[in-house]
Amino acid sequence: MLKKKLKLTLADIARMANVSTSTASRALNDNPLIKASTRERIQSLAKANNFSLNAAASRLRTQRTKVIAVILNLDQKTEQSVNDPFLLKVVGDLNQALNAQGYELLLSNSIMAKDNWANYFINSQRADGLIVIGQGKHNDQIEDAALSGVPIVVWGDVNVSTHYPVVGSDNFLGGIAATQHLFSNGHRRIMFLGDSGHSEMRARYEGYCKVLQDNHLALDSNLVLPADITSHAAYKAVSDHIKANGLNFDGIFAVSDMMAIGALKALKERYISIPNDVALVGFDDIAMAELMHPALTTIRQDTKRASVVMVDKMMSLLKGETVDSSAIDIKLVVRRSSTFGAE
Amino acid sequence: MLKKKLKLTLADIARMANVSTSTASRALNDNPLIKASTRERIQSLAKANNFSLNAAASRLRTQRTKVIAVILNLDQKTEQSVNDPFLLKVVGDLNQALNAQGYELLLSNSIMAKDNWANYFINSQRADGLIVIGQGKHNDQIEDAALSGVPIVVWGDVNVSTHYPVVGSDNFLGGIAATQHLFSNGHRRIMFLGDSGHSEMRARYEGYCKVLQDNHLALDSNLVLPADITSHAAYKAVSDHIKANGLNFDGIFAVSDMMAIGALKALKERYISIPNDVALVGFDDIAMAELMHPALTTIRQDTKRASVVMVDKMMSLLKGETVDSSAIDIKLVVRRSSTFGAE
DNA sequence: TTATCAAATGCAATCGATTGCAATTTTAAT
DNA sequence: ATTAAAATTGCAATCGATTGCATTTGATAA
Repeated sequence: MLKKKLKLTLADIARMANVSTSTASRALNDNPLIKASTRERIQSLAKANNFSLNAAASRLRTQRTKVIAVILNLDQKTEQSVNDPFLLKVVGDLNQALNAQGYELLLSNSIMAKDNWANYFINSQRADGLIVIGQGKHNDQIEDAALSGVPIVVWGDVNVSTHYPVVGSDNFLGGIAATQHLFSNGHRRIMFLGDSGHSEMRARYEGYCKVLQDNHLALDSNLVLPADITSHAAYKAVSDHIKANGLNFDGIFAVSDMMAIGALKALKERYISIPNDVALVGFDDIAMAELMHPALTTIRQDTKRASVVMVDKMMSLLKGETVDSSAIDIKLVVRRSSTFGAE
Repeated sequence: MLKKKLKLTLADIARMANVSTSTASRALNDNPLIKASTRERIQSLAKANNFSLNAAASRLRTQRTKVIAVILNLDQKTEQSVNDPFLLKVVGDLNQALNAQGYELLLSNSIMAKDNWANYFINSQRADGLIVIGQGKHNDQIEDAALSGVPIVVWGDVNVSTHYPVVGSDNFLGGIAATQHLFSNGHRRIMFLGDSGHSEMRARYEGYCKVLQDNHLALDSNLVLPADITSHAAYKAVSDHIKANGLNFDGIFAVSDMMAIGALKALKERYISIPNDVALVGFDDIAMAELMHPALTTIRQDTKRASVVMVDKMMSLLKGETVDSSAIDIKLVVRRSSTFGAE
């Protein structure tokens, strides 16, 4: 176990290179004020000595951290856990997008970062901006932060009128696409599975209603099943429904793949054939979707693209520019859970 | 949009409270040197004014960041993507465990943090320690960091002789449990599906071999299928195997649930009944496992517990204590993919 | 009242890098 | 050779909190 007691500082490097700390600092930051040859000399000296600028000092001086905090805004009650694969996928994609811009990702969740986000993350100089995943049902915290002038971008429902830019899929269109697909394939008793209290889900619900209406189908409230965004809740809701009503539907539009998977299980347990007896469409297109049997038809959310867009918006905000919301296109991915024939 | 131009500093708060900055500082850090009443007065003053200590300054002065960097050590080639649900689950659990100790989690991956970890994260005062998820195949970077005296804890194979503490499941026992379970249920032609070049997987493989040997079964190399740790690779490997050899096996031990799911799909497509024709056991117990149809028998890795252990070890390392590796118990979770009868 | 000790608070140096401005060197032009 | 202009480099103040040590205040006892 080697132990270097001495921690090198910029001053040390400067001394070794026979220049002032100003020059050394500029050289390491690739400042063109410094002659190219000197710059290179100092940089390689730094590399050779395994030196790297002290971020704390630099942040203190420059008042910028080059860090973005990503907050998983979980509904504490709902227990849409920290382990929800869709959310974590977004985190992974954001990490890539941020790194590409030279920023780092500080991970947090609303359960930990209790109170005042602006305060905790920004005033304290822990991060330069916030990206919040999920508006949840109570977006007061987000509002507060935004109102206090913090650079903040949110993943959620684009149509929620707000003081901050939101990036999200076009959920209304998604709802339409999913429902229309089921309708086009001849299904007339289509169940909506999800919590329409949650704003993104509500938009999907509205898409669902729109299609029914456009096709002169009555909205049967018996076929609207509220359930939390977890497979387990979905499983239970569908099971209970069948127990109580029998199989009075021939299609399901679930507002997330996890929920669709829960529904799938409930159906299979009863030997209900998919898609023959009931066709199933999910939302998200998580990795798992195509691996289900039958593979899950779903509405793909392009999280990679969304992440890049969110980060771009954040960069603009940091430059002081004004930024508004934007919706990311969704795409119907047809697989076996809703169609016979083609794989 | 309110904009507070003035950023409060500790000095401001001190002034408002009619005390020195020393006192203010101590008060906000709950230092018992300061009279309880004064402490409270200052604390509520801070809260009322929405003040929070500047982390950059504090870190610079104290030389501690209260941040741990978590590095997803991905095999670039294998493309076990940033989106692997198991890895991300660990990240989520680590986040909780760290927060519980008052630490924050800086997320990184080996693709971004290219070179010198010690340098980039520690010397630069970006974090106090590193937690690395996955040893991958090339653990030189980890070795280097450990040798240079960085507090580092790794999730991986406990038996890899190293200079750093490793926390991991008991993979050998896991391999035994999985294989033995299949054997006990009457299966004699058991396939091993996974990459035994990867050290954790190798331990599982050794458990597999042990059971075969103990039961006087010959090891048939035709039934050892190397494949990367992705569902897709597993799907392909199993499909190809069947194409080439027909159904010459009656059980599969897959080294990860994702791979098991890939295998499942390959089998179902050929209308091979599970568990009647082929019994299937996975590894990890990701959320999805029990939602598969049939639900997946698997070896559960207790990531929650593992995360707590890793964080504990990290805390010890930060105190300068010596720490060694430890294995986390695994548990066989029996579900329908390997048994008839009970659910 | 005074001495003694403990409790509470303040002084001032310090952590390490950045940057406006001043100083110096180099280059180009006459 | 002289000088103006351009290119490099250095000086020193600054970011905001922490902490060893000194000092003041308060309490207790003689």
